[in-house]
Amino acid sequence: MLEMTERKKKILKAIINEYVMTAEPVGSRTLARRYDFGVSSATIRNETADLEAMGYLKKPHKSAGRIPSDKGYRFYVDTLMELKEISKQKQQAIEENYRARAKEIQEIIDQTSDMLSELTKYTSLVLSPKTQNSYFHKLKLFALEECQVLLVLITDLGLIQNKVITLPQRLSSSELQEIARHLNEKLHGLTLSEIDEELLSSLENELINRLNFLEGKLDLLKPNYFVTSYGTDKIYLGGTTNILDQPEFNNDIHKVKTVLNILEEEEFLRNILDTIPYEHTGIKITIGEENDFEEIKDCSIVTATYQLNGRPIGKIGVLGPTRMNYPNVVSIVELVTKVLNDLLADMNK
Amino acid sequence: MLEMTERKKKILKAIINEYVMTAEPVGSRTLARRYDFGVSSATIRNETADLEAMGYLKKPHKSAGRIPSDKGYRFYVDTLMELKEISKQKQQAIEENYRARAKEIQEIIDQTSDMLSELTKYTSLVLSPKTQNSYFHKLKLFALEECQVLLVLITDLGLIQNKVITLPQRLSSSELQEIARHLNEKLHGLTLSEIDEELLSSLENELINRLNFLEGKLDLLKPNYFVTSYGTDKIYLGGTTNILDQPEFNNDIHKVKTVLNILEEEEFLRNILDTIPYEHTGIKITIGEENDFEEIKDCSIVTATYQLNGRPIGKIGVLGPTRMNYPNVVSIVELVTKVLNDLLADMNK
DNA sequence: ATTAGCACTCGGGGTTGATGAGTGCTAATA
DNA sequence: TATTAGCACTCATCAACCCCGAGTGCTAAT
Repeated sequence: MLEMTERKKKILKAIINEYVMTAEPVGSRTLARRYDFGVSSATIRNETADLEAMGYLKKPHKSAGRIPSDKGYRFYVDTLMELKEISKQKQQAIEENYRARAKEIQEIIDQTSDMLSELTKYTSLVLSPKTQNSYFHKLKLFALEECQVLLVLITDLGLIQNKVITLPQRLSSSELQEIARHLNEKLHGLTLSEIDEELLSSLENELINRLNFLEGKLDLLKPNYFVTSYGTDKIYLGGTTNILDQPEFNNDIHKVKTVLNILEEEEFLRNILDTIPYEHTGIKITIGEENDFEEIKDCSIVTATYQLNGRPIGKIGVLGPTRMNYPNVVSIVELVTKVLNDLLADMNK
Repeated sequence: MLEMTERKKKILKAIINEYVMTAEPVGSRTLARRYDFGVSSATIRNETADLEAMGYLKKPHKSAGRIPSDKGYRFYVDTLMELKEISKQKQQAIEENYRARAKEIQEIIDQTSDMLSELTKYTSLVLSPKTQNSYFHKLKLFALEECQVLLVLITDLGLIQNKVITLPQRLSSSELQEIARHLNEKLHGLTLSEIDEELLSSLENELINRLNFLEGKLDLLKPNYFVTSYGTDKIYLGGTTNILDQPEFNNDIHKVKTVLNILEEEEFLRNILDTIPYEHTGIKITIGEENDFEEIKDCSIVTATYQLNGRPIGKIGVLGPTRMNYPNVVSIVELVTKVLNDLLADMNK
């Protein structure tokens, strides 16, 4: 069995470095010339032959240089990679710019996806805050017209829902206030996902006792009303055309089309992000065929979860070619997650 | 001076037909073979030479067939083209599908852009309803917290604005109602763009007289409050990747990138649509270099204005290669505009 | 006015051969 | 025993080249 020596590691790292920069298979001579390993190209040839046998490298065809395999990238990412420190100045510049432009939650998400794609030069994905995980703060009901009521729901994410609902019967202003007061009392401090069927039906019963309602007629108290009607969480995309800069797509319009079409399908993007559990904190990297979707098996994804009040509420990610500048992307995703968390916390004070 | 004979028209039309379908320069022989003009290819050669001299055709290079010039397309569109009648069934199918999926104004716009790009196979642009042109129906103010007020504005486009505003001083519920009542009385039936500085400041004065406000402290009454704070009208895009199907983009990643990047710039799209005045009703076609933007001088745009209550409130458009299937696109844009108008009118009843 | 015929043009596609980067193996070397 | 030099062999790429087909424009005949 072949062993992973220090020299092999150095060579593997160098090969990945080169390949990430040039997108060309890297041969032994170039390597010997450009890096100073203190050995000749012949030795490197022997080493790379070993690395290939071990599955860390592969050849696109006979008599070409080597390129990293998924396993090679995985090893690199897990053990070899050194994160790129982003300078304090740059960090601050980013943070300030971010804060300056993003005031409301919508803008924050927008900004995040723009920033991610701009900084990484890849495509960014941002899943907007999952309202189910936010805390119920206050519900207000206002009479508008005959049977028309404006419902306003405020959670720790801010004003997340206001819509006009139609009641089955006319209610007086004081009746409305009674309903709201009651709901507020019982629901305050829960997350929206904790407001389940059982709880709602018990609330409905209590209300029916106090006011004379027709049972089952108050849609507001139907299961999932608090959850589903907030509109499903949206996915924001940034820098989709950045993939056109990748040399692997040159002269392959078909490949470009496949990927761009995929990116237009929200359902697909959601699936990608859904493969990372919300519980997972920190960065998660998915390399090439490690992801479950045939269409992007030449891509890697770097994702992270962002939080509010200690609860994960959304995800961000960067999608690029397997041949990705991992240290750079990981540093940026980490930084952006941190800033995003701070921003959300501040907004919520 | 050369004259435009009937035969020349027939030939020009045939050339445009062919070129639209094949994207290849069309030569005299192919033409003679495929269409039955009752003359030989030599005659056609003479005619096409004339048409070229008149500026309706051009040659991509010596010894290739002819392709239509912008002027040729213009003539075709203005005089030669016969609109494609869309079958009643298909029309109905489209309309039903449309109505089924689009309930709220947002969804309608979304649907429109999807439908346009799906039906035409080109890229669609939809400018959302211009809130400035909608009618003020009703304003409501609800006290939320200390100094926090929820403002709800309803126009003929529906609920177009509800946001939390912060007042400079605490107001009682009855005072709020007084303000709302007063505004409603004075503003009802106006369009938002008619609510100008003068009107607002006179309102403010009246209110200051009745209640004891600090002058200039009520942001609500600042000029443009009703107009600018509704968020600028958004542009919706559909089928951006459809342009990748156009053979003229094959093997020209760079061209693709230019166009896709352009399409990502909302400002640019807005400019494109802004070149059509709102007053213009019916279809407007802009061919190739007729449009003012270098970046899309190989494209044509077919646009139309949609209306509510007899007022133009938004625009839709289709962007494709100059070599566009005009009859088809124009028919579709006409149909979609009509259905959209009906839909909006229905919603407003 | 129309057509047939012919010389000429040009782009696209296929072939070929040189080039260069690379590998793998073997034998010599430290 | 690990390293290196040297050599034969393999491919991909690219430019040069040629040929073919489709097309035009002109002229002379109908």
